[in-house]
Amino acid sequence: MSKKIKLVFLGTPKIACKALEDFCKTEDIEVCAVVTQPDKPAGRGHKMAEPPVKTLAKELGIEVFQPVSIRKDVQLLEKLRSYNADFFITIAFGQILSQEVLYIPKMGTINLHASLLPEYRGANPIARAIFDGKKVTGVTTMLTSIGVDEGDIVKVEKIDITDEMTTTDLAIKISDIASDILIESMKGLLEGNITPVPQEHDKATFAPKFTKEEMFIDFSKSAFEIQNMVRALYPKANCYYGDTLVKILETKAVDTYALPTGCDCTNLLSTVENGAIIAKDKNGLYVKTGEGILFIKTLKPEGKKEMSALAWACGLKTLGCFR
RNA sequence: CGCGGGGUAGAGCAGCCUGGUAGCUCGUCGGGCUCAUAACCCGGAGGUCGUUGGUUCAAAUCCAGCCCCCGCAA
Repeated sequence: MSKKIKLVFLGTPKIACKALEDFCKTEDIEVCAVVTQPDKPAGRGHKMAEPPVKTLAKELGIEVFQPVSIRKDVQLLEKLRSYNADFFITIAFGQILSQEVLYIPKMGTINLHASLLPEYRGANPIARAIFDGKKVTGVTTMLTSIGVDEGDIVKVEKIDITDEMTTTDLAIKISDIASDILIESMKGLLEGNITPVPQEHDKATFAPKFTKEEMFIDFSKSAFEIQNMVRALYPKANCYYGDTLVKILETKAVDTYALPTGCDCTNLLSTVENGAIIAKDKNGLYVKTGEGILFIKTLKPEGKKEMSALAWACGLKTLGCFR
């Protein structure tokens, strides 16, 4: 490859930053411009905040555009055409592109999606895969088409999900490999080594954002399911202890033999309700669930900082019950 | 001016409404029991109650300002 690949980068959140940074470090790639969402009031007190990608682009000295709607911004489209780019690259940009935009780059627009398409189309593929207890997920690059996440597949990379991984961990892992798979995809297309393959649309599944209800722990579920949920929602898995909202941060499904010695588990388990704290030791708390025991290592009560479950238990008069 | 929670010993909490001796659990230190212990018993150390000012004979507690931490919403 003698000629540089020219691309325009469209992305917004933190997960997209790593790829942008990597592109800029790559010799035969030229990032012509960055398109991201407008600044929005965010956080406590509604202070204006800029998208992470914008912050990074400014540091890297790349021109940034923040259209309210990229489809309707005629001036911007003109500007984007003038770059004569080979590719547009989108990673969690947050706006739907029109056919007019997709046609601008010579080789097309490539989107990176954090699942093995056609599984988990939509806004929340990473967390949904963990929530469902999947052992394997991945990233897919595709040629963007009008239907959301329906484009022809360019390249796929599998990623193993371990038992301890949270959504945050997995997102970091994905953003680490994002630029590699995107670069391989672009080169493959330019050199003609890769032919995009249509998705098997009848096998598609969807990954919607979590509803408020889904973020509350149901202790009648199995310890295993709850652990998946805590990892998927990390750090937002809620439950109540009395009237206090408590976020459960680190858990593990364990067997009865993991209980502290001296704990009469068979008797206890049959008498207490789901969510009851049946024991504690110097590592944390043990809670009864619909099936199995959930060990809780760290949590975060409303208004407080993250703390070990044991520290939190020090302030309790008696060991009660989550609900 | 988006809504709400919090700051009391090394950690986690109670006390505040209704002002009047700084309390609980854990840890820590010393001692005891024990074959032994993360178990049990006895004893000790450790706090200008976030900060500044006000009210009062008296403020952790009531009033006002400020600092810091956190969640929701977006």
